[in-house]
Amino acid sequence: MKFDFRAIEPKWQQHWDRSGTFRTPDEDQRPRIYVLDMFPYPSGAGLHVGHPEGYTATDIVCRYLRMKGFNVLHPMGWDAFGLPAERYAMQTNIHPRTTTEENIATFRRQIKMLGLSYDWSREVNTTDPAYYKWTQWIFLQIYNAWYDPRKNAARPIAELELELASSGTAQLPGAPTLTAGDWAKMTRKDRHDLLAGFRLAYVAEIPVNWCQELGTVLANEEVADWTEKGYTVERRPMKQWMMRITSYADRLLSDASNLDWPASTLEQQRNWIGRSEGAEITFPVKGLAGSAVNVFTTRPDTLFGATYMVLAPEHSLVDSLTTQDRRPEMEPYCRAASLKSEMERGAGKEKTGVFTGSYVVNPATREPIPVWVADYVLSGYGTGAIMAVPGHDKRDHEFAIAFKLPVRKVIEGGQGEGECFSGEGVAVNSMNAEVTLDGLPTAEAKRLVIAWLQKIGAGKATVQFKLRDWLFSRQRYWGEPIPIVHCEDGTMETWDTLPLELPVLERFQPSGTTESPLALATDWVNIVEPKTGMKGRRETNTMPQWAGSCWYYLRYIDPTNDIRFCDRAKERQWMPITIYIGGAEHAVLHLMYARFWHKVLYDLGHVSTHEPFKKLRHQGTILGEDSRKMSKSRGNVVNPDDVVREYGADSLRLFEMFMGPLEEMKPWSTKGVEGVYRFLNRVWRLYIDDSGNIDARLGGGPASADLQRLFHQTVKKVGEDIEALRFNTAISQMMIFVNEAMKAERVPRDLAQSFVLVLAPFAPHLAEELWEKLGHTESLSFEPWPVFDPTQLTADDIEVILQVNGKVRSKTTVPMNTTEVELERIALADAQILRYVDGKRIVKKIVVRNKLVNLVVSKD
RNA sequence: GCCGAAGUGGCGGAAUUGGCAGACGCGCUGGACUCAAAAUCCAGUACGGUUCACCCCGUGUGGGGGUUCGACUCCCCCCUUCGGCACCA
Repeated sequence: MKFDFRAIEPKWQQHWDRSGTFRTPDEDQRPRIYVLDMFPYPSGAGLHVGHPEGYTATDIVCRYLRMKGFNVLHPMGWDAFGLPAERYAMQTNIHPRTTTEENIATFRRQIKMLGLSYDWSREVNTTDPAYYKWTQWIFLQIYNAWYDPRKNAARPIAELELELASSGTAQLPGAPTLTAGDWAKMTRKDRHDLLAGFRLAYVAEIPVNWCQELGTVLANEEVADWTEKGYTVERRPMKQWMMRITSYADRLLSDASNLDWPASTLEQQRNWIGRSEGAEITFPVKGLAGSAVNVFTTRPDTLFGATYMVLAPEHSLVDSLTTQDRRPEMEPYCRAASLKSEMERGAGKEKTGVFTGSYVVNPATREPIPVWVADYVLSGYGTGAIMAVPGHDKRDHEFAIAFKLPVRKVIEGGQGEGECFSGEGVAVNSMNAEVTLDGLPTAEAKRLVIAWLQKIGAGKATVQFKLRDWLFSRQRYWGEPIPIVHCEDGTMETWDTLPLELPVLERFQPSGTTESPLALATDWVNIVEPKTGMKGRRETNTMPQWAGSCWYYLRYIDPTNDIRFCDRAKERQWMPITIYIGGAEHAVLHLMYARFWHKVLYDLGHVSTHEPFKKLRHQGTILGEDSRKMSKSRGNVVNPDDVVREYGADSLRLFEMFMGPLEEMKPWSTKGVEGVYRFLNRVWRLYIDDSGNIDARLGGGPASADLQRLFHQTVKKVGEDIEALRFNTAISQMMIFVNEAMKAERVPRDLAQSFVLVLAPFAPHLAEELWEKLGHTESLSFEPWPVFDPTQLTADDIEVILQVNGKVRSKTTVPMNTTEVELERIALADAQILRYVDGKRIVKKIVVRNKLVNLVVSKD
């Protein structure tokens, strides 16, 4: 008789639902654990088999930890803003809210069908105004904050205003000079503009990545995702909201070293932040007193080899340094470069550029060097200008060859030195009247030249980051409105009555301009700003999809609070997240943005931890049966609904965990699902006989010593494997146990019962059903996890291998802890061993207790 | 090009500290049950050799070298695959 999963699974899902089995109490004495899944974007396609992989893994951990006596927080929700629903609305005119609600209903049904132990009373939805009220509130916290480099933390902007009123910028490193008197005299507009330069959320006119097909701008991090799908992205200057994530570059980098995250993910974040140490060096413009160009270099030790300079086409000095005769060539070059995306600029292998006609003076050699403009220099990095050292930089070398510029060798490299050596070495040809680097290794030469530059006021050591500020606005309808009003005097005011809800639109076509469709809701857009009484226009850009997922893990802690985004005491009790599981595709985007918001909230005193996600793991991609990526066009997509209908949720769960290590990429196998389905049926038949009663073998009498021992080994291994997320080997161990138990004449009832508990985290429906059949009336969810007896893990007798010259020649069974002397005696008496030892000289004897004897004999 | 991860039977994969390579599952082969099939159960299954009946022997964890009584495991060199970054000065 087979187990009737079609009846059993819905029965227990309803039971858990109705009894609130997995409701997480906030007031509770048990130790707390917070286990989080990355919440899904509820797409129209429904659940994918990749989703249950991570969700089952966390579910097993949660069910296990509940049985180990923990109070487990395990919630689920919906990251439901996003472009697909809006694009669908453009085609059909069906409101994105309608499609979103439908998709959520499908996802919820599919997830519930898997028997996952979520506390559904904590479900969140980023598109719910009661949720995005707090996303907007956090936006305003960020807007109303600035980064104080002295404290290395964000502070309320009001504190900056107080400081400016009392002492100006006297104590503010890096700020423009301003006295308290100046501040007092400033107009509302001037103060507003000055503060904007400090705020962590600000509007800037910068070249952004505009996608005409999508009708929106994209963050640098997002561009690759869309261009891969065939969309084109162009560079255009536009006014956009930015978040000053660069202020946190150092902390995002250094705090990462304490995270228990996959090495590749940490590496990607480090690369994205891209910290490099170097120097900023000032080159005076020849014949133009008081004018100078700053460059950033990581190799100040090669300064004597800088034979020309290159400015990015967008550099502010291009115009003034270009001589009259060079203009006809320069202007079209810069215009063309500004339209290209960074990707396109990189695509052209040939170096291009235009000479400005001007020269700057190399502070080390005192020689004038020509200033060029070339698009291989990026405006957004460093100072947007470089000193070119063609002898020791590949790119500069290519450029120098193309334009016949002089190359000078200033580093003596080791072996393999070509015409352009970019490694470290010893400085040569690097001396002037005041300083000499000759003979110094790179690290020392750097230190010395920086010290010298500092002394003469021509440079200083600096640190640069690749990380750029986060482009935060999107020209979309289906996103959180940014709660800002633009007043008629050109200032901005925050809109504090939250939530600021999206207006109802009749049509969802793009506005036709570069504004979002919200611009068409004129009644909503044009208002009187209440604090100033001025005419105002609402911000029509909305937030990017990442906004809602930056803090959802905090909302689960206190999902219905309408006074605060999350109660302080509850936050302290539950954070940080013990383990977070989700896709590796979020390595830089979501995981970097969430860390950033979390740190701002920490600085402003709203949360208690530096980092939200202590431990992170990714589930590996599940490939199609043909070992290729699943896709509709390949026709190899597996639908979880079909698998559950055919084999049940327990089989799907078990198979996804049995396929291989959680983090690896692995192919689907229908035969493999059948395999675990067979296993579950074996379990059923172990307990239940053909007439549906408890099998007679569960009656009285003790288990054999072997089965007893195997049981204790199984409890130990399964528990350890769950804690280490090695679900595949845990399942393998349970299979071994069931195989043996099926052969046994007697399986004592208490042992059989305990095994049900061991199986329960993996196949909870089957386990609950068996538990009930065994006479229990309560769910097994909070039964204590079985305890193994360490003394029962090993047999009294143990097999020891006997080797000659490291090769296994025989085996023997001896009592545990047989002495080395005795083992050696047994080995030398073994008939097989004697065949190899006979007539030869034993050179060495290695005896390891409970393991082996190895006799090393001479050749002859 | 740079960085990261990984290479084990026909397939997915297993192997605490260096100590029986291939657990467990899939597939395959043979058998039992059956009129037959499905389901289930039993036996076998790394490759090669041998007087394939029993034993036994050799080879084998991407390739080459090294350390060691002993290496999938540690060290050096190389190759391949996957992922990320890619004019970041």
